[in-house]
Amino acid sequence: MVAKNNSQVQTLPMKTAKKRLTDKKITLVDVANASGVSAITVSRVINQPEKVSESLRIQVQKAIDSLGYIPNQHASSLASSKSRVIGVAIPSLSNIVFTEVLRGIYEVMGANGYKVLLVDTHYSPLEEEKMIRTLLSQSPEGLIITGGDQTKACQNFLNKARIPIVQMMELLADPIDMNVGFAHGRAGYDVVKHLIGQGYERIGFIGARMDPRVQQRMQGYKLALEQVGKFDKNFIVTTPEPSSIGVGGELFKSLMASTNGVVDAVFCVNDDLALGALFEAQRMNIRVPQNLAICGFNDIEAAAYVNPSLTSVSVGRYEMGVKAADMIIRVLSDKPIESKKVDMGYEIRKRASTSRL
Amino acid sequence: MVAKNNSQVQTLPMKTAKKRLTDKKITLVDVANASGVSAITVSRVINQPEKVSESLRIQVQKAIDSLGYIPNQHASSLASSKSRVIGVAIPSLSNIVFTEVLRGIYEVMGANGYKVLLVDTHYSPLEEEKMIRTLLSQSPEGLIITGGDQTKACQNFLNKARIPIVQMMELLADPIDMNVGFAHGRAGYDVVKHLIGQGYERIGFIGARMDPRVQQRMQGYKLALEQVGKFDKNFIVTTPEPSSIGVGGELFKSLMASTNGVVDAVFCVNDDLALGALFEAQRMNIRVPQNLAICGFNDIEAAAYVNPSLTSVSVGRYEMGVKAADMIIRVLSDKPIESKKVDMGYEIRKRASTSRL
DNA sequence: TGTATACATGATAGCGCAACCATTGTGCTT
DNA sequence: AAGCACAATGGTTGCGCTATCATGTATACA
Repeated sequence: MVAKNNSQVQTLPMKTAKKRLTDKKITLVDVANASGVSAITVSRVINQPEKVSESLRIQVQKAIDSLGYIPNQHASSLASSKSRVIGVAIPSLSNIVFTEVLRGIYEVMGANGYKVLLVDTHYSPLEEEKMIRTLLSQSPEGLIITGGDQTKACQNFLNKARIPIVQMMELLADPIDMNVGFAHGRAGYDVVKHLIGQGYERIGFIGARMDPRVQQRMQGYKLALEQVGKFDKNFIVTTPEPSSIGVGGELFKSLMASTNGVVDAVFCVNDDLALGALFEAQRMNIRVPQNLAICGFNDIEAAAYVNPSLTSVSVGRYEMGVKAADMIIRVLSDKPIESKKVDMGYEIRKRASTSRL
Repeated sequence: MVAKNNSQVQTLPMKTAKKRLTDKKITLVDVANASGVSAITVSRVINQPEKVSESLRIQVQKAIDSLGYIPNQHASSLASSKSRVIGVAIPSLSNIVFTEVLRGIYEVMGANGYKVLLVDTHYSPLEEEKMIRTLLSQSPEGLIITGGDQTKACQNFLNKARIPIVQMMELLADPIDMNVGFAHGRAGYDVVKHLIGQGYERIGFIGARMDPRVQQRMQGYKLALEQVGKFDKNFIVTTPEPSSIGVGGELFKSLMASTNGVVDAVFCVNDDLALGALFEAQRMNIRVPQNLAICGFNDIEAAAYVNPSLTSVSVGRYEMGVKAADMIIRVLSDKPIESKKVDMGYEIRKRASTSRL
């Protein structure tokens, strides 16, 4: 048997025998040996270069480059309990809303030297719980998650985690830690007010997937109509399946069919549905906005360019991501944050599709 | 001074004093103590439960649950040199093309117990190099990256990495390891052939961002037109800025202006540009497809629903992500793969916007 | 009855790195 | 000339986990 205190040769047996050669991973110690310094100095060159004299620094850096040394983050994280990882949980990768928020998060996190570990919860609190477990096992230094409908168990983890957490997308009554979002209910309410203001009277609602935020928009819609005595539950058409342009068209057709076409305006909970409704209306030769108003939500780029242009609710998605990330970063670097709760607001972009006046 | 061989109390001084209590992280050893077994047995319960008797397993699991134990992946990875992480590098988060590929990757990786560490290279090989360094420092077990224009240094890393690597999106002459994609050049060529077949004669080209894949499509366009003696470089309008519907409209206007409107067909390198061109054409009262054909690329959902429906090139993005992930998984689990190079193909969806016949 | 064979569990030794503290050397003050 | 502060470097230890090997125990077979 080979003596086990020999750190160079060590375990040549079996496994290594098959495929070694240049195989052996380069470690801090290899770099230290190559450059004639101690391991800790190499570590400093990488993490706190200002603490090392220039001559040594250059010397070590040369060794790093020539050996192609890449630090092992797992060892580093274990030793320092700093992972430089931020966990992010979103309900869907295929929804442009979240990918734009993500862009904001990546921008800020990247600039601050943090990696992002992203998980997709598929709109399921149970899956979210599992995913957040996964995130936590990576000892993230912060967490950005979506909405407030976590499971009990999940909330427990999160409270124990003792790291900054941002719940984003919607405004929460009782956030776990920090919160960035906007008032979906009020936005829905305002949309309907706008439609009423334009003289539309029988306002339908089209919704898909029906996640908590979409539900809130629907409540706003309902409230606004009830206030003027014009709520009719038959004007609501929803489906649990994901949103898409195709689904928007289908729901629109079914709304028109079930109401015998008396509806003169439609509030779609997102722009995909709205575009679907609009394209379908065009095919049905319904004139928008003369005979039918269509309003979307999110204000994706197409809304401004389609003919007629589509009224929608603009929300700063990228900015929300930036804000969420920024709050985490500030907490991690002991900088003050103005508030634990941030309302990003929204703005109704009034365009041709709802302008009858 | 406190004796240092006491692992329970150990360092009460300073730091801990401020905020401990429930603070102390739960480790494998805590679970082991709580359930009266050794640490390694707890490890087995988590990683190879079939190796532990049922009674012990239940007993340990109970302790895990009641303590809310979450394993430390860094320690695990360090000890086992298995990270269960796959690195993914894409050029842009805001491009639907990549987010759909991502969806496929996440689906497969999630199902196989792998986490995905995602980085955004912003279409820059230099940034890509930096990002891939970051990925490698996490000791990923596999890597999925975009295209083939890595820097020399980056290729060096990758070759040294000794992990399965898939380069995706385009077909490469000399891939680093594995490759999944389709022939962009041929797709561009086929699009032009289709337009010619429909009787269009002066075919323009609109491109944005001009990444390598877009360039290949343009080469295909050029080749097809040269073959019939109808190539005119003045029919090409491009911009380095990112694609968008707005940019599509602008480029279309400028194409029409610079050619005095003689162009009777436009090949747009993606559907955003094509939609922009289409909406702009509508505003200019140009009849599509009678007086102008418009063809896009990628076949996003809107293409099929817009009026007139938009001809586009359909590529299995989700499927490409699935394929790439699957190849990695297969290699990691020593299953055979049919081939290191996979051509996903594409299909021209001929729709109203190019159908004059 | 003894020995081979599996199976279940435990003890020990690192994985690669950074925290912590110790040591050395340099220049400065008085 | 002695003392001190501080900057630059190194030695040791342990982060939390798993690979490896060792040990114990039950079952099988001759």
